[in-house]
Amino acid sequence: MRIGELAAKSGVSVRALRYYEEQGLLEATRSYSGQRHYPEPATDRVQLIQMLYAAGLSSKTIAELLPCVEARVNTPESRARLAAERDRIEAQIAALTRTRDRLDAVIAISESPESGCTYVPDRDVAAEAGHSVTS
Amino acid sequence: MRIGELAAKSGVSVRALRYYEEQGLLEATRSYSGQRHYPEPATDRVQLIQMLYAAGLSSKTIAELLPCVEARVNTPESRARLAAERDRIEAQIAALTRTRDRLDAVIAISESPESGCTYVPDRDVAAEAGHSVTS
DNA sequence: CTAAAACCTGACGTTGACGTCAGAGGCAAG
DNA sequence: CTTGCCTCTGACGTCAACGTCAGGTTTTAG
Repeated sequence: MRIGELAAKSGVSVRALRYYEEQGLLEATRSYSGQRHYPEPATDRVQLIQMLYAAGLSSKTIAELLPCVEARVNTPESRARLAAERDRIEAQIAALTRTRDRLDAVIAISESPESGCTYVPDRDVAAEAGHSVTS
Repeated sequence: MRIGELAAKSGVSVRALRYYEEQGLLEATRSYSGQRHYPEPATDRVQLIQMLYAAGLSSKTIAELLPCVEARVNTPESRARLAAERDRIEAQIAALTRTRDRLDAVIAISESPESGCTYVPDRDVAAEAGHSVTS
């Protein structure tokens, strides 16, 4: 599989795949002319990389974790690294949950203005926002 | 309260506070000589701003949401905006939860080398990733 | 009164994960 | 053979949320 196909399959850009290689996250065999070739499982690997990026990990951290996840490297250090990142993610989940709850509370108040809404906007505000932004 | 004190109380830098003002997230009265002065509640507001930044919202989005949260602006558009961001955060929580579970699975395997340390198919991990997502 | 500390306004620097463009080569089809 | 798409390697551009420095004013402590 060449880079364009992998990009299409895994849903990332060609540029991103080259970047991953540059960061040591993804390897490819090269044809004689220098073109990259990937095996099928590369699709999964790229999606895992995206998953970790989405969790806020840096390239460097991902590069350290990938061997533990894919190649099953198992040392005290790798286990500590995994646990540390797990905890970081858990803390992030907790923070996001608090933020979500806060927004939920605001939404609840918005939807039942009778119960404790201290300030109701006048017509001008609502009238001025005539066009929809529904996305 | 001047900017230095607010920075100390809310745990962000002076530069960040000026940046928030520039982005329309935080207002301050000015003394004759031009120095910023903040009321006490500004501390809470700054922490709310930080909370939303941590949830991955941009300055622009925060600027749109803050009136809804603090001033209780309540229009169909503001409610939709709030709900949309709430959903975004919820989706992010779900993604992070999946990532955490994946790491947990890897950690579990690492810690019990007896049960197939050298190679465990991804199937096990994938099958286990279908847990609840705190909705 | 003076010196230090805090504050002001620009304005350039930083970082990470790419986007984008330039110029050159590679590959199956007509 | 040539057309057209894919790929290659640099290398500069981007964007956001600040960091940091410069040069000048204001406030505070002694």
